[in-house]
Amino acid sequence: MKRNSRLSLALHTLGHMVLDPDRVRTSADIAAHAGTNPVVVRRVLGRLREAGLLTSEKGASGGWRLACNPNNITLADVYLALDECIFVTGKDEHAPACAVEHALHRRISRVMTEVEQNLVKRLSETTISDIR
Amino acid sequence: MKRNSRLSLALHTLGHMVLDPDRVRTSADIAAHAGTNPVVVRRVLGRLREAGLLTSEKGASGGWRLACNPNNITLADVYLALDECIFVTGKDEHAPACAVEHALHRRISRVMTEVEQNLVKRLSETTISDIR
DNA sequence: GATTAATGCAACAGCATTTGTTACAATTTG
DNA sequence: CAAATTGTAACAAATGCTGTTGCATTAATC
Repeated sequence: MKRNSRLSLALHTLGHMVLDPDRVRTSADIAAHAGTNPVVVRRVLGRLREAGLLTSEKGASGGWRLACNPNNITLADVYLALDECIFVTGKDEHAPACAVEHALHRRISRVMTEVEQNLVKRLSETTISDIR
Repeated sequence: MKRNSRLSLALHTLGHMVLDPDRVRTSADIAAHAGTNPVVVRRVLGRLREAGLLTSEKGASGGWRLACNPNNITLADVYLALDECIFVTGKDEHAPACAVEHALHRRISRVMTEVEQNLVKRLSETTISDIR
């Protein structure tokens, strides 16, 4: 796999859950279907649980389930739950002393913010029930 | 530095060139100002030369110069010259056998393509002369 | 209660990508 | 010829993501 496989894994799993909502799935089942490792599945789906999109149950006959109506879960919810930063965050900014650098940063930040908002808006127009 | 520093380095350098277009700059000068290595500068600016935005001259008193009117160089030109793929390209697609995966890929690809186009459109609204 | 099956989590290995560095050939000026 | 500069290849270092192992915890079942 490569970058952004978290979003793919998350949406792929949710897509299947929509088709058969009553079935409880173990990390091992999901991992086998997605061609990855159960721990990776727990890592990714754990984010979705924190965001209230999934629930998990420990112990025998435990596993993963949708936490709410799939019509209320949009692709944007999943994207935001994963905290993906497709764009440069600029977390390592060192207070640019150079005026050009400063002006540049303002311009680019504004564009990136707008484009990110556009992305989220587009993603929010599709629910996971629409994936079929 | 970190990821996407190529775009920053490129725009930062172009921004300074606009302010003093007659000055020829060596990779060493540029690298010292940007806090990086001359070879890195050549790597990045080389892309801009291939795209026709800069020229370089070898030998003593050689260096880098703008290749055209800065009013004609937009941020989108620079972004595209660097071949940055902010979005998932999906080059490693393995012909998804799973129907859910397939439907998902179509949806996401469409959104990503639209958002990428939006990004380029926004970037094309600013020239490097506007950075000040 | 013991066993079994599952999540949660930490730690680390492996791999890919990006950046930084060194070295050297080729080119241009003086 | 000497000095300065780009071009490029090769490699080291750092970073981030994925995969893996191990183990504690929890819940169902016998």
